[in-house]
Amino acid sequence: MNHIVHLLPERPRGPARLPNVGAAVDPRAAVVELLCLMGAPTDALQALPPLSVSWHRLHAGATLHHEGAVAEAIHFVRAGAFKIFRTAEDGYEQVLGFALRGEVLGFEALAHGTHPSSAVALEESSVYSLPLDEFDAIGQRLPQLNRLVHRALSNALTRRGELAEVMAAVAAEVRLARFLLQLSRRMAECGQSPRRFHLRMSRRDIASYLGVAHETVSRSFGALSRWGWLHVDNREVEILDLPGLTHFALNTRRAVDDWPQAQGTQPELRLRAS
Amino acid sequence: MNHIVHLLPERPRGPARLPNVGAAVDPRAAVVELLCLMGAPTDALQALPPLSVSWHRLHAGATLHHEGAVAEAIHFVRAGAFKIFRTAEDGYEQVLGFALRGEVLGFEALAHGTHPSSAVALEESSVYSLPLDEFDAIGQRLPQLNRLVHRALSNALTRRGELAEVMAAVAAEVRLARFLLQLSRRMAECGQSPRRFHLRMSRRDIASYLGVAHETVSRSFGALSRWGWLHVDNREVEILDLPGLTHFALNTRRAVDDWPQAQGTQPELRLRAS
DNA sequence: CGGGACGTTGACTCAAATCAATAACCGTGG
DNA sequence: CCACGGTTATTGATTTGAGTCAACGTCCCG
Repeated sequence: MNHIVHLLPERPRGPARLPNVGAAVDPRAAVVELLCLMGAPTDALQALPPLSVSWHRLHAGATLHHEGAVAEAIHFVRAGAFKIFRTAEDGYEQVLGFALRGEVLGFEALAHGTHPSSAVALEESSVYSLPLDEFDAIGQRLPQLNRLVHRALSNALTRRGELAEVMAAVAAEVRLARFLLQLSRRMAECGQSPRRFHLRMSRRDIASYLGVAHETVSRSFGALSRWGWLHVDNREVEILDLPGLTHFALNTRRAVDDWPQAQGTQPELRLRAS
Repeated sequence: MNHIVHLLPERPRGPARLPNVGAAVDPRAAVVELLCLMGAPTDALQALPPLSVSWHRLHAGATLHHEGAVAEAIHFVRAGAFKIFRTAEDGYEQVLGFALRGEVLGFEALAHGTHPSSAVALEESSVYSLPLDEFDAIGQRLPQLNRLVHRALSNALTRRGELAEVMAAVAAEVRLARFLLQLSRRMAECGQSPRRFHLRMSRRDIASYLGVAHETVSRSFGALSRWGWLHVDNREVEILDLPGLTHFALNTRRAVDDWPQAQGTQPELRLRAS
């Protein structure tokens, strides 16, 4: 019933004012920006590569690529946020991760030629797109850029592993804590505040990512704030005690062994405290 | 008793005579073999690239790279099997995946220069190693090889996502089923039988990968075989009803809604039957 | 032959899934 | 502007599957 949401704001969208797809208005500017985005050293910006970088704008809910679609380009997030997910045969939507500024999208498709996952924008977003053939040619033409791409991919791989890090925890509150810390870290990398940020995804998306029921996400948010680690107002999150939350997030197993001490901060309420 | 069977038919074997680390005995042969391993088209084998490919042998339990170690090379599994895992601060060992023949190892290190995870051999194994500087130079020298590398990486990314596929299921039996199906598929890709295979990893490793207690893995094996989907003897697995198991594995949620029908095959025992 | 890792099985407890109902939120249109 | 439907978020009551503890059988290596 709610899946439909994702289907509605399809591609064509933009009623014609702003171009959703720009064929590199100023090619040089786009290339420079893309290189900066990928963390290129300043000296690499001297020799501007002859790349045909284009960019796309996507409204909240718009799909960058569908699961199963043939791959045509690799994307780099320039602004906004995306969720990456797979839809199982039974309709269950498994969120694999969230992509923020500077991250790669659509790379997985290289292996089989089609996208194994979908990517939709969670808010007004834009991406740089590199056509696949361009991408293949990069290596020979620009060794440095190739290295940058590899770094981005390496990052993508690591980030996919973060999902495991989250799921490894047994307690739902710990899962949520780890997720928030991951977000916090990445927000910091984007130059944003690691303490205070806005969640761009719904509770359902978070729940899917964490591997728990969405009600449990709500309860866990409640628990974490009751614990005193953070403050939540709808999608607005403020981490009050970063070290404390970090320490709490270490508890992989249900163990209550070593964190009664941490709980000293908020002694009254414990796990399932009435 | 039967594990040995699979360990025996190893390549050269030789306990201490053969070097564990060979600096490319016959460089050309090694390069050719590596390219084949990566699925290079035959015509690509004509122009043999000037790569210094070395190979390593590892005994069961030997570590290919430790978590936190500085990265020196990228590896490709030539024979055997590896488990990739991270050790949390609290000592909990989270298995991120298993690498089989033809897969990349150690690539994640590119981003930060150090390995974010460990890799240890689960049996007598060997890998091809590409020093990092060699690897960087690949792009310019061999566009085709570069493409192969990208495909391997794309695969690695997809495979890391399979962990999520497994964890997405709520019922432990379904998780195990999905894991076994993943293995089955990959065995087939390696040219092995998808119906009958030998688990190279311990129940603990499986448990960690599935995100459940190791006792639960035992129980789930019991359940699946009682259901009639497969037959288990220690680490020997035979899938009796592949389509049935596949259908069973679809049940992401605890839902009993639609698979009473499937249960018709083995009506006596159901979830918590008896 | 004995010690230690591995694997299985049972009993008990509890955290999370599930079902259900209510409350805040948002864009839409009257 | 506010009233409306749909979606999203919270909270409660109930049930149960899986974690945990523990004991036992098995296999493997020295």
